[in-house]
Amino acid sequence: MEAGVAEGTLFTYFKTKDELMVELYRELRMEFSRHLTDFPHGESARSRLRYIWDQYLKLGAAHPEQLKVLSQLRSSGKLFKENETPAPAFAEVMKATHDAVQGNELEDGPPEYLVLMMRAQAEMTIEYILAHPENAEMCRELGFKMVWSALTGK
Amino acid sequence: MEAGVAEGTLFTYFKTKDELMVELYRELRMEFSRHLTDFPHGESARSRLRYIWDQYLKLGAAHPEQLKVLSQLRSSGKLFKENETPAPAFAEVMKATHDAVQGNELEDGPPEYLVLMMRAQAEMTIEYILAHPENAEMCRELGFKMVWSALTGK
Amino acid sequence: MEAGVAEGTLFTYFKTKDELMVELYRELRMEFSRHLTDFPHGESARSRLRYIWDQYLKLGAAHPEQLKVLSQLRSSGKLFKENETPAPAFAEVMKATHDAVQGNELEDGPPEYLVLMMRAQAEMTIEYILAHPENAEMCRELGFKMVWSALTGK
Amino acid sequence: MEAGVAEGTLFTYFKTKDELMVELYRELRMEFSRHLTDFPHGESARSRLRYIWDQYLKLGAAHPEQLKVLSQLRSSGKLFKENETPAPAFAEVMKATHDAVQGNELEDGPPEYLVLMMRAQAEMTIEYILAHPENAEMCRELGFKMVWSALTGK
DNA sequence: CATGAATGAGAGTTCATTCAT
DNA sequence: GATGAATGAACTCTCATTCAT
Repeated sequence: MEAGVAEGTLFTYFKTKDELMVELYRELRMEFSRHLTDFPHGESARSRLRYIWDQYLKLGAAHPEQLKVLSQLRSSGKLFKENETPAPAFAEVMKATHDAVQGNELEDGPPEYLVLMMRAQAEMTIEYILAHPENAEMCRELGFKMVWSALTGK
Repeated sequence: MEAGVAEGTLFTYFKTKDELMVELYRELRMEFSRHLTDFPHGESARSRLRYIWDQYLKLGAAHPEQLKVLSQLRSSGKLFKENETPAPAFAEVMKATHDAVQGNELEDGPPEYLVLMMRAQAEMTIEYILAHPENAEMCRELGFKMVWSALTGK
Repeated sequence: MEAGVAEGTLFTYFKTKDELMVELYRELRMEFSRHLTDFPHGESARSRLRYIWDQYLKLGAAHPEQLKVLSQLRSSGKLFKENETPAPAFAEVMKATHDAVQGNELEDGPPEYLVLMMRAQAEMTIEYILAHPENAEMCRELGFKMVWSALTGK
Repeated sequence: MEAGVAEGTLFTYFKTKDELMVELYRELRMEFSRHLTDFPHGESARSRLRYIWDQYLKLGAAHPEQLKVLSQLRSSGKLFKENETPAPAFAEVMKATHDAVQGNELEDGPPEYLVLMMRAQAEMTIEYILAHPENAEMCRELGFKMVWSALTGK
């Protein structure tokens, strides 16, 4: 694995590689939550989602490796307890998307589905930006517009 | 391995497992294109996208394993020549999304970005449906509405 | 492990190292049974036990390594199914000891206990002989006398 | 590790784990000798052997773990200096078996062989009793009878 | 050309041992 | 001394790849 610690050292802290990965996963989510310090709690749903969108993209662009780890972990079926401690960020996205869809037909859909939509969009955008840095600014904008339209139909 | 062929036989046709996977990837895309037989060429952008959306979801739900292979392949950096032979389907999505965004600000964005958006949305939806089959119908609908709104702002 | 086969080869045949060991154990027991070709079925209990004693000692002296494997396996708690296919030899020892104790107080004791006694004696003797080859002949004799006396009280 | 001391502390006292084990071995033997406080020095060989037999079985049944350590140590070839300081108990067994075989053919055999016989018998019996506690009393009796017969031919 | 037993590099894990505190 | 976190050699096991048949 990565350098820094000796082979055996990992197993002083984690009984298993999987356990380590799960812990890493938690760590990364916490890390993200820590980036929401200026979260505009009182503002409009749009502002709040936009804030999260920007932070997510910023963080993702800064640590693409870790993002990859996250998504690989998710699709490896080793994350049973993901729900365990819903990251603070998750709750905020939940709330903001919920507010955003008030009054339209998405209101009746599964709330998590909306959250997943936003995450899928964000991760795709990050990937795209990493591959085409020249379009970064534009995609950040257009991407969010798409998310917002998707939620509100406007 | 999976079926039919003996272990060593694969290496008669593919120098490497990776090479096999890339080929499989191509195969799967072709397979998808083959599902577009009734593609409504003359109809509206919405109809055409909807058709693709439905086919993609149907196929994805039918072969979740293969879909997983696809997305793992994509995120493993082993797909250099992906573009090499753009799948027919890809061209259709390209055209349809292009038509859909006519006249709004997305018109100026990178066309593939829009295609990726749709794919991300579709795959996320398939995954969600696999996990929550009871919401299948609803998500197929809402999902497409979100895609359409995302593209058109309506 | 020992040379001869490549690391991975073992696992083509045995799912687990433990499984390999168990199989080895069975093999060794079979091997022993194969050495009982001239077993004097019709003769006295003494003759039969003596035959087994001699064969056991001969085999043990010839393959001390394997004997060590056997006893280590036994004391490692990895031999659940030992009983599964009682080695032919075992049955013979059982029968012969049973005959030997006819009419004395050991008759009422657990039959396997007697078998274990003989085995313990034999293995100890083999070990001793390996360490003191000069006493081999003498210990083979005295050892069996002790076993026989132990069983019959004579 | 087991109790009390911290991992690294052991290596303050023992250069090596093996060294520690050897020391433990000595310790256990001493421990056994300490259990011979009421040893019936003046009595018959039979009484003396019986006393040792009973103490050995009692101790073994009480500390099966340690007994296992002992026998594993023995069969691991790490006990070079075993003889170094013959445990007091050893001397007593030696003397008693020697007395027991006076006048019969075992008299001419290697004395340690007789001691080993008794130990093998005792350890086998302990193991058997641990596996079949319901036969404990019976085996203690029969076992000793076998030992005594083995030595004396009566 | 197909086959599958054999291979060995590499990943995961254990544990005796070291060493800075 | 005593401590226990860190170490790395050694072990178990996996899997892509080779090659004699």
